[in-house]
This record gives sequence, C-alpha cells and structure tokens, in this order.
Amino acid sequence: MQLSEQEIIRRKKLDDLRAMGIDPYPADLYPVSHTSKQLKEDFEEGKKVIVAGRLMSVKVQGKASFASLQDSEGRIQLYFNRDEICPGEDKTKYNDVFKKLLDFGDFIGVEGELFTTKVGEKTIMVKDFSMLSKALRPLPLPKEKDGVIYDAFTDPEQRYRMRYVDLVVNPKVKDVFVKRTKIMSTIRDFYNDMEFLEVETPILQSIPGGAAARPFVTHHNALNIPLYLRIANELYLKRLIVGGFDGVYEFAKDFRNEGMDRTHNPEFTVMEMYAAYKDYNWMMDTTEKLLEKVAMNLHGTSEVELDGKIINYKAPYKRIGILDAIKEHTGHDLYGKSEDEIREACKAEGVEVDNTMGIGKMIDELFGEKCEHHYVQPTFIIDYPVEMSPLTKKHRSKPGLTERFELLVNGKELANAYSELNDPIDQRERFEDQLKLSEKGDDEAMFIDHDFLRALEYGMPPTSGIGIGIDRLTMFMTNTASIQDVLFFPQMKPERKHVELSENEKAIFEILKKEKNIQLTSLKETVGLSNKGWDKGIKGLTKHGLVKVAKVDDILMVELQD
RNA sequence: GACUUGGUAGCUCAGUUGGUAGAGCAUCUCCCUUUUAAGGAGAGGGUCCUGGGUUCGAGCCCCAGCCAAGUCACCA
Repeated sequence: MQLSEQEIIRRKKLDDLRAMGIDPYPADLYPVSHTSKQLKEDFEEGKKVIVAGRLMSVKVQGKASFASLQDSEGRIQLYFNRDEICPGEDKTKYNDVFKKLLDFGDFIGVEGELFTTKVGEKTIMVKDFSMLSKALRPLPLPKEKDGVIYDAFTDPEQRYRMRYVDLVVNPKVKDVFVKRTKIMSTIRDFYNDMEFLEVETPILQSIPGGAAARPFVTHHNALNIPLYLRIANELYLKRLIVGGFDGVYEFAKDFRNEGMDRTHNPEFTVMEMYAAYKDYNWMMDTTEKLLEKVAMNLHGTSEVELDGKIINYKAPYKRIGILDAIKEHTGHDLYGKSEDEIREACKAEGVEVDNTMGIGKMIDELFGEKCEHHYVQPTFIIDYPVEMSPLTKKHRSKPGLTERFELLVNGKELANAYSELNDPIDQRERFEDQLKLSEKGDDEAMFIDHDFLRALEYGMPPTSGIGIGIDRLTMFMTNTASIQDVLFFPQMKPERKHVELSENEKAIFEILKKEKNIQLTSLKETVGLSNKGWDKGIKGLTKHGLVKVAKVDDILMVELQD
C-alpha cells in the first residue's frame, strides 16, 4: 500500500504512543458527562466536566495551547496549559503526547473545568486528557471567517463516496439528515395519532406490482425462482385493508432499475398510506394538514424557501382538474374529446406525439410540457384519465376520468393518491389492458397479480391511498437541489482498483529479473516499448522501489532491488 | 444514451507558444502561557485520472478509455 507522508507520520506516532505505554485504541468505556451543546447552554464557571470528541484544530503557543473538540452536537474550545496537565517535573504529557503525538481528527477524552477566556469564549481548562482513537488519515480542514468558508471539502464525488468525511467536516450536511429523520417522525406521529398502524411488507416480491417501472431481478436459490425487488408496496398494503385494518402505512424502500440523475436514485423511500372508508377528497384534506404540520415542526412556520422561492404549505391547497389545467394554459378543452382530436390539440401546442400514444399518455405529455411548471405553490391536480391509472376507481360523476390526484410543489410531483379501485372485475380488466401494453413491448406495463385479484374478490372496503416521496419531500423541506444530498449513501459506480504493476512495468521487470544489472540503453532497446511507455514503466518501477537507476562513469545502469 | 465542463500535493486551486510542476492551508523541525481562518523562521511532500500517439522534450497537443458534475433525452 502506498502511503502519503502524512499517513506514514501518523502510523509512526501510533508506534510512539504504544512505546510510551499509551493504547491508541483503548477498550474502556469513557465516562462522558456532557456534550459541547450542553456545556454552552448550562455554562457554569468552574464546573468540572468530562467530554469526548474529535480534535479539530490546535493552536500551540509555547507552554499553552488552544484546541477545539468536535462532538455530535458541535464544538467546544479546549485550553491546554502545560503546568495544569503536568503539575510535576515530568512534562512529557504536554510536550510530547499533546504537542507531537496528537493530530487533527483523533478522538480524545478531556477532563477539566469550565472558564471563559479573555476574548469571551466558553472554554474547558484541561486537567487531563486521554487518547480514545487515533486517526491515520488527515481530514480536510475547512476554515470559516465571517461566513466565508476556506478550503471547503466540496468535490461531490468525494463527498458522496466518503460521506463519513463529509459529515465530519461539513456541519450543514448533518443538519439535512437530522431534518430528514424529523420529517419521517412527524409523519409517523401524525398517522399514529389517527390510530393507523405502521407495518412492514415484502421487499422481495415474486410479482413486482403497484407501479409502472422496471424492476431489479434477483434469484432465490432454495426456491429456484426469480424474485424482484419491489417497485411499490401498494398491493400488499391493500391486502391488509382487505384483512380488516382501517389504516396502515409503511415507509418503504423501493427499487427501480432506471436512469439516475439529480432527482432519481435506484433505491428511494416512499411513504404509502391506505385508509378504509375514505375517498380522495378526504385524502387531500388530510395530506395538506400533514404537510403543514411537517413544515411547522421543521421550521416553525408554514413558509419554506425552495429554489429561491417561498413555498407556503399552509392548508388548504388549490385543487384543479388536469383537463381544466390544460384548458387554462392552452385553451384546449379536451373533456370528452376523441383520441384524434386530442392528438390534433397536442400538435397545435407543439407537443410531440405519435400514433402509439393513447389518450392518457397524450394528456400526460400535454400537461407535463404546458402546465406542470406553473404550479409552484402546493396544488392538487385531480381527476386523471382512466388510461393512466390502472389501480384507480372511476370518477363518480365524470366519465373517462378517475378519482386521482397528484400534489405538485415547485412544478414537481410530491405525492400521488387516489380512491382505490375495489371492483375486482374492473381491476382484472385494467390489468389485462396492461398486459396488452406489455405485449406491444412496453416493458413497464404491470404484471397481473392473481393473488391480489383474489384478495379483492373477498371484498375491500372503499379505500383511499397515497404515496409520498420522502426523498423529494426532504429536498423540498431543506431547499436541496439534488437527491444525492438527502441520501447518506447515494448510488455511485464502484471505485476502480489500481493494478499493482502495469503491463509495461511487468515487461521491463521480467527482463530485469534475468539480467539483475543492465545498462539502461540496452534494457530500453530489449524491451522495445515506445518512449513514453518506457518512461512511465521505468519510473513506475523506481517508485515502487523494485529497481534503481544509477550513474556509473557517465553510464546509466539499472539494478534490481531486493 | 447525447452534449458540455472538469480530474494537478492531505484540502482548495493556479499552471503562459509544448521547455526543470507552483501557491495558501495542512504536515515536519525550532521559538512563543488567554488565541479567534491564517504568530515567526526553516524544511519536506506529486501515478499532473489511465493507456497509447506526436515530439529532442507533453500537466499542456492528438486518439481511446475511466470517473464525476451539469444540461437534454428516456423514465415517475
């Protein structure tokens, strides 16, 4: 393994510590009494405290030093005074252990007393300290002054691949994830207060249902069958409604084998909730209250900044039919119109359509291109065409439409919900329509789930269900532009490992192994590599310490090293 | 999948027509007892993403590839 200078130095310090009888990775519990935040909130001059964390900066000033310690809650300043730490004649703990053997990033524990410095900073006067864990790699060290951050650790690739480093040095990153958890616990509390039950349903499914998407496939050895990672949990939650629960919800990791970009990750989280004896109107009332509460709990106000705009989550939200929205923004009234008429309207608006597209698909396209971006404030788009909604109940009064809504915020979908289709015969027909799409080559059309149909045949009460994208909700609530910034470990291509020796290096090395010691020019000729290939190869070998180039009487010789 | 931009020290980034690889912080050595990103002096540290090509000579030019970000397409 090739180590940088700083890594070699830190490993040597590890040995030095051990030689002094100090275990750099002790096993004992460390009796922490306070966090940095508690110390600052309940500050009391002279109070004895024990804290632990990472050493993040050290400023040595001869016989006294200032340092800062970072724990889970923030930072606290430490004051190390030589004669406080080493009251006797032996000053090695300050001079050697503290000043020479500790590094940024090391975990230490500190015992001391609180005091305030001349400059007014709350500080711990260190009486004694313990090594808790030595860091062998140097952390990036961003510094801040007047809100300007210097040397920030910003490279997205490194931040996502090494989230642990990102979390240590970029405090705002931690904040987003704390908020994410708070969003989820707010939703959980909200539904629990309604006496709904949080449940878990299968992630490995033999029929991936509940959405139109391409699944990941895996294989179960004992059963010798393919299994799919779920693309949704809808059909399982509805089975539970059939079974007699009045309200169930699940925070589900779903998996879709599709493209990745700043709003799509192959695995993502959706909260799905189903409530018996309800319809989509009730669901809209409930959802706007829920989101208002999420915003209030997070920010103390219903107004949240997003993308330079202020989004107000205060209920109620505007509700508008998808066809009314199209009429408003394009002037075309498509209600009750034929497929050909709708196709003409699309062409008139410059929306690309072809003959394979049905009514549902064309309306979706038209809405997506001409209307969606207008809905910045939370808006329920309702009553979608039946062709786009195979699991949704037909509209009670508007033929050809369904009782479905999507919630748009900042022109993007945040939630999708409907009055659930509970007519088993209608559901079977809708699935069969999907099968026809699949036979036409649509690899996202739904499979027929016969067990789900059987469940419906036993009877499902009228039900309304919703899916809320938790990743997207977190992005909206924390003003984050990329899904990768709300996932701890976004999917990345695996890092490529370096080959030990390159082909060129091997070729040179093979010849050298026979010769042991050879004139550089003749070795170069024997190998027969290009100039650059030769240069890279021989330099690589030298760097690895395998060969040595030496000048003897103005002749360059290459020697094999042991 | 297409296009654009980028990959140089632990971190952030310069690098001129192609001519000995640089800065700040970090690291190491020495001095300094209340400092607020950066006290003083000195030193070390590089697979310039990878592989090929052109050239006397490539971080820079050409070809191929890898990785990432962004835009678009596809997709919820």
